[in-house]
Amino acid sequence: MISSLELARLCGVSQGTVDRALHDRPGVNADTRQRILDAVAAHGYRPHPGAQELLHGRRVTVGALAPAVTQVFFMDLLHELKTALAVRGLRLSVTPYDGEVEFRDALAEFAARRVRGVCVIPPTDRFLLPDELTEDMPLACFLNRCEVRNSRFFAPDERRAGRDAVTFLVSRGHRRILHVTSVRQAYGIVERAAGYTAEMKARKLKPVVLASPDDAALADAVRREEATALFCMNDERALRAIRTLNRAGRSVPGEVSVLGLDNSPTFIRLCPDLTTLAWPMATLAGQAAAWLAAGEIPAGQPPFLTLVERETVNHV
Amino acid sequence: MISSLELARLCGVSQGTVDRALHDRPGVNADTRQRILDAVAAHGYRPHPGAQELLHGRRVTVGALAPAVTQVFFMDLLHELKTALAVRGLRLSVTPYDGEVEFRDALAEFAARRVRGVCVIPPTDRFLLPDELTEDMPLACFLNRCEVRNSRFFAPDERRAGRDAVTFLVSRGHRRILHVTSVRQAYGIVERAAGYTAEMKARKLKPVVLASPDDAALADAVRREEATALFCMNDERALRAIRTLNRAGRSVPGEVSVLGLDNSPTFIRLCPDLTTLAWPMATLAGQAAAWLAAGEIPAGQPPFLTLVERETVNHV
DNA sequence: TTGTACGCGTTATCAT
DNA sequence: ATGATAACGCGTACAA
Repeated sequence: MISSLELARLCGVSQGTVDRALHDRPGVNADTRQRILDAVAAHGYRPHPGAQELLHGRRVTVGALAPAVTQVFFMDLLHELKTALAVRGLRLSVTPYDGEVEFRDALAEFAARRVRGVCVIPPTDRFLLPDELTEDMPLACFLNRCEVRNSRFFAPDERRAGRDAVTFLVSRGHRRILHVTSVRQAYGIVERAAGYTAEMKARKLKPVVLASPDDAALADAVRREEATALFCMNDERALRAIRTLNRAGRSVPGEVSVLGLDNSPTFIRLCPDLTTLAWPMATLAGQAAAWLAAGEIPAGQPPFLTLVERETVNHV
Repeated sequence: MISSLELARLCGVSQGTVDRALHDRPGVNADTRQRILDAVAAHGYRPHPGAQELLHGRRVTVGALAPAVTQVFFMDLLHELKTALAVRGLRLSVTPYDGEVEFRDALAEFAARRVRGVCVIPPTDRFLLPDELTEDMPLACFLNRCEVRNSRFFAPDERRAGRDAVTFLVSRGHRRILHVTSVRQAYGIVERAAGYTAEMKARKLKPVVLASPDDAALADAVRREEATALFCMNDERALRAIRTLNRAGRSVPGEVSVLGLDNSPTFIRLCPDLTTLAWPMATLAGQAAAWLAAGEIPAGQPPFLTLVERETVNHV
């Protein structure tokens, strides 16, 4: 890539003239301007964004950190963020990370690059960071919180999602409802389980939580508890549960109903018949983008998850 | 983030002294050095990578462009690339793109940023680009080719994969084998179908190719052709096919065997029993990293896909 | 209409 | 042992 100085020499003018031509400012001969614009086109010249940012602290890049241990959901969230930021003239640069050390390091790198802000999915909940890191770089957290100032957590009412799941399944006649979750202690995972347990108890039903069960353990539990419905902590778990049940000779939703949570587009393409609670991805991505772009703090209650009825939950 | 000049003022020394302390160069008083290093730690100072790159064209960032219409496979590939590049001291910056216009624009942005090189999954095969764009920026293509100089295509022998799939299924006693593929005209998709068709014909078997069938079309074809095995163009299609068959009351692999293609780790976590042809992701990512980092051109034949036997293909 | 000078942050070199 | 200076590419302010 050619520089503006080289471009100027090429056209036999000074850098200042090139700049005026580039930015459509007055005070440049029509011929000269045309000559410069032709050279720009021929060499595919573009100003160096790094040099621009260096010059007048205009910060247009937002960093993003997503766990390299990929989940479909993360990628859909990043896409949503990218769209929401683009509307506000900001671009997104994604770095995959692997483990807490890389997370901290990648964050420091973003700080060094003076990005506008960062969107992260922290490795664990309540992840501790030094305050000076985010002094001049707002940190938008998803799925897990960071303990550092100048950061905000963008999350729906996850606990209510757990309660809503139970309420919905009960309304379809289910009573023996299992919750399939993960041993991971992410914020949403914990809250969903708490909501499920609270609502089950409130209805005098027996809460049964299965944390990261393997195929055999899940099939066993369904049989032992005579479960008619599974509330899975996310869509991935739900799909695995469906496959486990199918392979154990149980039909879904004929014998056992399955309710997921996420409704991320990529996943649903994979599994188009899944009844699930939709995580309000667009809303939260929009809130984060508005905060990073303009400092707007979201007002009101956190958004809810909404039910998307498809074909994996039966009325019994 | 503090700058090196501010740091110098803070310590009451000049920028030169700060620089010497930072880079462990001789000619700085032990006390002064300590004072500076303490201030560095306290403020979390890091040199501005943009300024460094601007100064002495050291280019350490590799860009990546992946379609925003997310596929699990892409993300796993990016992770593999990131790992392979990190070994060689290069970092990866990912931008999701949406459509051909954004693809071209994001590529131009990378060129303007003077990145070391770019890894891309082009929107279509034989994607045409202006030569000056890649003049000083090697372009590593995956899954689809770009028509532009200074670019290389990193792919396994996809056609052979199609033939190997048939050979394997025939060795398990199958004769009526369907190929489930996509209407998309990506390089690998086309080649796999060609390999399948060629090998079926060579064995006097009837090739049947289903392009992006919906649930009903797939179930119909399996019944009409009395198929005992499905060769799916990738693991996502394979999983969808399994679910379609299950819902139509056909067991996998009891009545119908299913063979996938990819074996990307994220997907297999979702679907741990899938028999599939493993796409040599690590090999190709390593080759691309070696080319971008050191200009090494891969020698020999393109790598093969290797069979990973699990539980979705039966012996009939 | 056009050229020149300055500064963003970093680093290497030269001078003190 | 330390300070001053120049350069990378860009854009603005000011001088010619």
